[in-house]
Amino acid sequence: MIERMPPSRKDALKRPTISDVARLAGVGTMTVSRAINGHPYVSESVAKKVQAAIRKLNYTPNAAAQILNGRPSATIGLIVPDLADPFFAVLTHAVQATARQHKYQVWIAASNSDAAIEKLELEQMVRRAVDGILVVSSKPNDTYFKVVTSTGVPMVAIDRPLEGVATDSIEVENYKGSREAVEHLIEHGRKKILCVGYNAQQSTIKQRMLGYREAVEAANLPVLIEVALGPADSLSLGLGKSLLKRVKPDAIFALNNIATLHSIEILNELKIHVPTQIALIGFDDMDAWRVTNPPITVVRQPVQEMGSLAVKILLDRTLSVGKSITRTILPTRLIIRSSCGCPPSAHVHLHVRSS
Amino acid sequence: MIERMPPSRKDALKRPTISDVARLAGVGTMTVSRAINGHPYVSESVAKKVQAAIRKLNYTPNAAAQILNGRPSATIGLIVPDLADPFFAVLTHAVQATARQHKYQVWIAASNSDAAIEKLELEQMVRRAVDGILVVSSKPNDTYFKVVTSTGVPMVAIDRPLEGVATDSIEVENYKGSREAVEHLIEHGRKKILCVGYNAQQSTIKQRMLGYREAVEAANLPVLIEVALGPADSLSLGLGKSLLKRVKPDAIFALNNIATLHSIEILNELKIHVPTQIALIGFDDMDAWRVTNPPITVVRQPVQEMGSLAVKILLDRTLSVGKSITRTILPTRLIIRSSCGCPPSAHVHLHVRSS
DNA sequence: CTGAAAGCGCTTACAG
DNA sequence: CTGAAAGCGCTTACAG
Repeated sequence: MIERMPPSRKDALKRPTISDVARLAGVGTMTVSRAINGHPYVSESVAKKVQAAIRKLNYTPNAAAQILNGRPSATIGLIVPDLADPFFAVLTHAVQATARQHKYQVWIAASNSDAAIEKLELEQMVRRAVDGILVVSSKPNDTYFKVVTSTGVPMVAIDRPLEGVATDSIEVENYKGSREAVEHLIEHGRKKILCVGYNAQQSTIKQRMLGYREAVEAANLPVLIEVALGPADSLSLGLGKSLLKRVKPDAIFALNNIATLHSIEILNELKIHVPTQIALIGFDDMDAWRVTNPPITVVRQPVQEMGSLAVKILLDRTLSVGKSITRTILPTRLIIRSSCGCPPSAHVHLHVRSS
Repeated sequence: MIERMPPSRKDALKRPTISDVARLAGVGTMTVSRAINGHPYVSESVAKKVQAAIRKLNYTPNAAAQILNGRPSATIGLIVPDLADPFFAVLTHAVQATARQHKYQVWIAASNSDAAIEKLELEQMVRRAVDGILVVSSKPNDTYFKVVTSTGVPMVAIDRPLEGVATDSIEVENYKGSREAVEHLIEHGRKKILCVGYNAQQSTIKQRMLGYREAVEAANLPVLIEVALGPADSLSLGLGKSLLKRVKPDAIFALNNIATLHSIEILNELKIHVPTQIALIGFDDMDAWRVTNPPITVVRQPVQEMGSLAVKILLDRTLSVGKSITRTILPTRLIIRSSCGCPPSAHVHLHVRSS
């Protein structure tokens, strides 16, 4: 027995369309459309027949067709440099949670800190008609952002403001947070504080470096900076050398999680004790910093709040294009654990989240 | 001066269409379409005019319209339970990297281990016409997967096979990896090995528990399991009690990263020394386990390979629907550090990735 | 090599 | 309350 395909079909499997539903329910496609979209003016009996047909066919509207008709997609895009960094992972989580409360989906994309990929993701999101884009940009001065704004898709810049385009942005007090951290080390009597990190050209890192520099200079201490221009991986060895041979610091200020991780790694390897021989404070917090020995004192960013606020600002913008651009700067918080030299006991608590 | 809007337009801003390009280039829309898609039979002079118009207008094709015409979207979906878990973060990274090599985009979504969200994400992806879906399912027996397969969108199950639908899957030797880990603890002379974790109902966790159980039973040691049914958060305290009051174990086998984290937290708080008083091995690796004191011995999954292979299998499936279903089971590896009782010195290396 | 016609699946006015 | 017509932006045959 030979199976015969309808000639116009290319695939055996196909999603049911609104016409299929209409036919099965014995009504016109318009009625189905109205029933789906909760339009009034549909008699109850008809609505029920339509619902039954929809369920029977497992019908879901074709998003492409809806979008082509100008309907919002109820989707926002989120572009982050690196999902493996806990900061962005938590940010993403918060964005998603907040978006869901507003019945929006989030299309997440990672750029790997690569401007070309970032541009591609942006382009895809525009082509796919997301209603707005949240972006932690790896290249805030990319001209492509202008193209995006010209299409009318609203953007909100998180962590790093965009240059050359007027968009809402959410930042953190990178300068102040760093300055406080370094001052804390100074209060502990540290005299040779080394600042280490990566991606020196990035705006947040620049601000953190500045915070370090001004704190140290204000105390008449030497400025000791070892920050790689590019992304992580290569500093480890260089840092090891700096520590031992050149600088012999009595404290380290690490500019982000990876820098903190690498610092601890080297210190362990060289059997340098923290905090007695070298104190350590890192920018950015993560779970594991609670369980290292000693636990790491950090500058914590209000990640959840950043993500959640970003969504709200973006959705607001979606509704009212005309409103003036906002710039939000959130405070950081110094979380004292014991790598800075503070006594450990006071800070060991068992936190059980109750949500 | 009153600005007049073209009456048919709803928004001031709008993306240029293929007609705009055609008009500007002085050709028909078909010619533009052909030029864009690299079709032959377009005279070079015309092609150039079209390209110029495209660039001038910053034209990009409307994805919705293309999809409606049945063109593949060059996008695959990826659904994971939780992006904040390093395992999934790295998996996601690998998926993306491999997809990019094949010119595919990845639409990432997190389900928060919530079946309802997972279903919603699946539905969205189908509605949005992704070419295939990679899923780490939080509810592998969800009937909705049948709906997805009925639409013809191929799926590949990662980490946890789907029940009731025939899809390719990639798993890991959870049983064997766990059994080896526990046997390693036994070789160290440990007699009271406690197995802790969360999500007891999940297939991978079940297999890991089984590996633990059979290793312990084979050695005539007591079976000591403290595994919560639901997700993390609540066990910490319970575990603390178990340790001290009830069980007094001399080793812990933690079933995943969170369980390992919580274990260390409790042990630190109770000032129980690892590995002398209690040895510890965790399932799943992450960067921070290298820098804790002591560094944590773990069962490592080949995360990169899982992600990369999953993409290849999925894209393969995209091309040839008929091929028979594959099931791939990848080996784990016991990474010896020192929390298990092994001497530390031999394993301290400085790894500098050269990529 | 190039274009007018028809249609992808839906929805927005427009008529009943 | 309901449906036939026209169109969203593109592409697949069909004619030149």
